[in-house]
Amino acid sequence: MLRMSDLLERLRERGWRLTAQRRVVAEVLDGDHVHLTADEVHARAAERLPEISRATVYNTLRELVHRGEVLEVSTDGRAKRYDPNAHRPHHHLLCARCGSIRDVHPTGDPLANLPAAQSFGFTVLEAEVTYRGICPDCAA
Amino acid sequence: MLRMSDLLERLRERGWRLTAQRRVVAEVLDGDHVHLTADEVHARAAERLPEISRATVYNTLRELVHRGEVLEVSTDGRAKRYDPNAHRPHHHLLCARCGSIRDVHPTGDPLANLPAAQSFGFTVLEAEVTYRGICPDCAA
DNA sequence: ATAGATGCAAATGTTTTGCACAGCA
DNA sequence: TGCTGTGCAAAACATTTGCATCTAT
Repeated sequence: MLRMSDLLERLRERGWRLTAQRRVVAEVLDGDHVHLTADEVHARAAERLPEISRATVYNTLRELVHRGEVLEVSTDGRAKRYDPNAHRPHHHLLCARCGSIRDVHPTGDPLANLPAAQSFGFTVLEAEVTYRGICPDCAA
Repeated sequence: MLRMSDLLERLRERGWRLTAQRRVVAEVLDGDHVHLTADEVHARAAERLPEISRATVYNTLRELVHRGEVLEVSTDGRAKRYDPNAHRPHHHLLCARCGSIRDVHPTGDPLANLPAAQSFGFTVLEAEVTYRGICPDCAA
């Protein structure tokens, strides 16, 4: 059963101009626990569409992030990773050794832990928790 | 009353080779709510010691981070910022517009919110919360 | 037809590195 | 004096941008 990814379907509905390049980027990003760097996205996209350029991948990722369809995950100095699981809120578990990432769903709302008195006049919009540790592969 | 910064004092005790360059880097980083980029550290250090090189600043910062004396704070794509307040645990409030940072001390232990069942085999070492919002300056 | 996406290559910004020299312990 | 830090410049990455060309709508 051929099914267009949820991502593509949603984008098409919102009048996103669909091109071959954008299609493969969206396809490459489909799935759970997918956290690729821009360069990895480009490499995988190029397997199916050899002429796709890095610039287009970067542009497309930037736009997907802007539209709230993909999450940009900072990884302590390493290249950013892109997470298609943007529709359900979650946090990240980052391997301090190899940089690999897993999605996690902690209990409780971290925002609730910041007393207003500590906001320094900021309008606080969101809280993101990064758990750091050593992944099973690196521990072995 | 002339007082050597706590940072310098601690480093000297641990046999850190003290040079003019390292001294100004440590001095520039002294204080609360200090979150400078490597380049800002270099600029301020160069005011007092014009011949200091960027490489030395980067090397020094890297070593301070390694020794646990300075915290490296990721800032969503912008240049990393360095936080001398590493001896007391805290989290960060980041302005999504201008990238400025404040230290905050939320209530509760975020680590406690990650059930073991969600650790994916990781040995989880720490949890860091990044609050994102708009700072008073940017809101004005 | 046309607004907008693409590819290429060059520019940008950040951080690291190689190597000869200099300076702290 | 000897190890180690420093400066310089170049390299290494990650990402963005300008511009001519192409294409989905």
